[in-house]
Amino acid sequence: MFGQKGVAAVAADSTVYEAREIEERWRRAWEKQEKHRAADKTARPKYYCLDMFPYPSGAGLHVGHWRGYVLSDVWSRYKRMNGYEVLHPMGWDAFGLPAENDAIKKGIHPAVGTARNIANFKTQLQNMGAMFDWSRELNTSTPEYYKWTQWIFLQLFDMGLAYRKEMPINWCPSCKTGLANEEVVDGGCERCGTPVTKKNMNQWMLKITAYADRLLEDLDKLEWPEKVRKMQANWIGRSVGARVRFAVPALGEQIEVFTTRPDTLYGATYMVLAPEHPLVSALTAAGQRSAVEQYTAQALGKSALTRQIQDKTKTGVFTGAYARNPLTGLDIPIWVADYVLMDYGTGAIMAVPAHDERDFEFAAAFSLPIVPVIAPIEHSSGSGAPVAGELAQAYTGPGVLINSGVYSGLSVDAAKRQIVADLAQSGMAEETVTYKLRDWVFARQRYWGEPIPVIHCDACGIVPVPERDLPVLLPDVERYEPTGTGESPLAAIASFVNTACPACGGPARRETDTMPQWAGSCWYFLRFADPHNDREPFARDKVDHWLPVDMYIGGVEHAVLHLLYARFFTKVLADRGVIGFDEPFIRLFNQGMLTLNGAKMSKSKGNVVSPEDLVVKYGTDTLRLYELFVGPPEVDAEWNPRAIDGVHRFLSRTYRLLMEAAPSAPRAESQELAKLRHRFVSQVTERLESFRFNTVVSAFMEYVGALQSASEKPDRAALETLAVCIAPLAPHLAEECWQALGHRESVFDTSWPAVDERFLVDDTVEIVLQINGKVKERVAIPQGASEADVAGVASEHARFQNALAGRAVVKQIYVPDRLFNVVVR
RNA sequence: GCCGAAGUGGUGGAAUGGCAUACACGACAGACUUAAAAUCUGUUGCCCGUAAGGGCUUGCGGGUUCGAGUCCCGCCUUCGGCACCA
Repeated sequence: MFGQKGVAAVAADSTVYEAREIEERWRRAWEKQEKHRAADKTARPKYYCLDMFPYPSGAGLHVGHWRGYVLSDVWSRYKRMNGYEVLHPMGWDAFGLPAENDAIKKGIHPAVGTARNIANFKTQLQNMGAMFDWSRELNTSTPEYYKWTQWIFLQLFDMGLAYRKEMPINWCPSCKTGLANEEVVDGGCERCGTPVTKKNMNQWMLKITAYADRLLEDLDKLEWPEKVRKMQANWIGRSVGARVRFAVPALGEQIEVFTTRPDTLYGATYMVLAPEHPLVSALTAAGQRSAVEQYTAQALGKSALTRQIQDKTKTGVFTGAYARNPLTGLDIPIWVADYVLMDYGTGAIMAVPAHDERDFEFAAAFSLPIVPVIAPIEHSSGSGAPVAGELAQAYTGPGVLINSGVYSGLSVDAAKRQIVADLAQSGMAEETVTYKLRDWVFARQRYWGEPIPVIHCDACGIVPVPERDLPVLLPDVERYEPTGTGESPLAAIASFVNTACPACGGPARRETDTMPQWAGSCWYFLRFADPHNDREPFARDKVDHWLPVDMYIGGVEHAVLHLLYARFFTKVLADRGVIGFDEPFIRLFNQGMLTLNGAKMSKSKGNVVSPEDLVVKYGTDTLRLYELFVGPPEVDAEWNPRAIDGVHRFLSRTYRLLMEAAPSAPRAESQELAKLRHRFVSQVTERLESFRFNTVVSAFMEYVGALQSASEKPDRAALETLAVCIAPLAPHLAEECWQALGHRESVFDTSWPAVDERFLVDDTVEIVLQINGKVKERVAIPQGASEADVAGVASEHARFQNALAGRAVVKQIYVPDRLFNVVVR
């Protein structure tokens, strides 16, 4: 059935482990058998194990990339052997800037370069021997796929979640092109190093902030690493506080601020507006105008990097205007300073230098008054309350209000509520929630991406492309270089741009911006459920059957961006009623990086280890096993070029043991080997379940060692169990040995061995005799012996007794089958 | 600055509060070999001692416990994330 003759011939010939020959033969057999196709309809429960699909770069895969794919494959095969129908697909995140930049550099069309890279990646992944279901392969840059990416955009547009806004974007003046945030490295352009400036442009935005609360709350539903959930929570940055309005009586204006500390309102001694704040110009007094204009011009000229990261020295200028503190009724000066950011809160703050570190620094620099209004608890009673001159730094801790009129004496928490409630009476404040999360800039002025499917009509405005007209094809053109005007290269293609308005039929222009690289990866996991559907993005029953993803494996570098965007799309589609779940990934596992010489492997650093040479030298199974053995899967690990020899030696030993013993293995299983076997299965299962793959490999090494040094020849059960258990890790070797053991069906159609608990207990156990917690003696006693029995045994051991001589016994601790500890004085 | 993770032999690492250093790499010694490679066997935490044996040891300092690599408190170092978010 699986090429029996070939197997038999090889098995009879030799017990030398010829990995390459075995692996190629089984890979072909499995391929022919379509062994890795996931069936949509089956009696088995489904299990969806997904890798973060790769961006097919020109550099190819190195051993670091293998790590995650090996983990997911081991896990998929293990789940299959536990009775699940496993969906383990693979595809290509094929739109994106590297392909486009490469194309510009080399003059090769991005579609051509991408196709070549995909072919290379696919060969590499197939070499790995992973059970990917290639019949579901997808590519985000094909019209068959991006038609539905565009369809999803139309749903977002229809739901009011996609909108246009004037936004400053990153701009490289040398390359004359807009850049994605991820292409700005240390304030400079990734390609040429030129400092990035801002350019104001009309942008497509997605209203991800509308989902901020749900994205935050639903993190609790997920079995994700704590670290990633925290990173997402911090990124969303929910902050509960109040909006408070300060009147500017001289101008009849109001300034609204956001604060999380309304309790400190009595300590607000000045206000600050961001340089971009719309009221700056109106508020500025004549005498201050030139100073303010000079300052704002200078602040706006700074890049975000210099303004927010590199230089935190406080600068600012007085506007000459005053606002009235709504509680104290006192007028306080209004300043402009770039430490206040326009795009958070309201772009204006009330400054409480006594209780905010940034305000303190600013007040100190410009000699503004610092009035303490919170006293730490220990100072609240008596006369020890701090006075202004004593403060060396801002106090941000808990405490009790002072210098705050009727509110003095209240706790911070009580005052927050009370002050907002009182101001709300006169409409001067209300409670509110603010997020750090911003709406998502969803447009790129680039060629190699999904065209945004809308049409601009002078008469009708923005009109979505009708669904029947999808996909809006990316035109196949000779020139895809940036135009230099800040427009997409598509804008220069008249045949693409000029079209008819779907609403009125009049002349209209297509949107020429494309979607960012993240767009395709926001929903590819859904498409795998029904990858060839040409009538809809996926059939409802299929997507609801396979999804959500049970196990998602990939690098931690996507902790926020991709994983947040994908969760957002999933919730939108759930709200739209096209899927029946609102979280895409139940369980997430982040594999650690592989380093060489302490650095992340990368082609530019020249420290990549290529899997090809290793596969040729040792075989795929050896490399797979070494990727697991290198260390705990979630921890970064240094590649040790020599350590792989040990793993290869182990597999050769295993192969030889199985092949030599197979023909004459006894049927009957001895007590000794049965114990060894059940203990081994129990250990391997437990370690697999808890993702401790490095220790899984150790368990195999110990078992094989024990079988080799056992007093009897290994029986059939011992050999079969070994072959079955190692199958998820070293699938080719396992299948070969399984056939040699006389089986006609695949090892992956057998089930994972069960453990009989009775074999896990020993008749005699070794326990330690301790004095004051120090081990003095080890003795063998019958399992389950009583404390009295053990004390009796202990009394017969001279060394133990000598150590006890002349000392008073305080107490004895007995842990059955483990230890006996005598505490003496 | 804030948040998080991690510090165990020469190296990668193992250890539900109960025998620290499993498993492997490397090193050393031996077997096989004309020799080498491969393979196999043995030794290998540190200190004192010829030995028997003894002492010490999980970044540092305290604590809880009969007993701590593991739990608690305070530090140090390294790495990662966020970073003027009011």
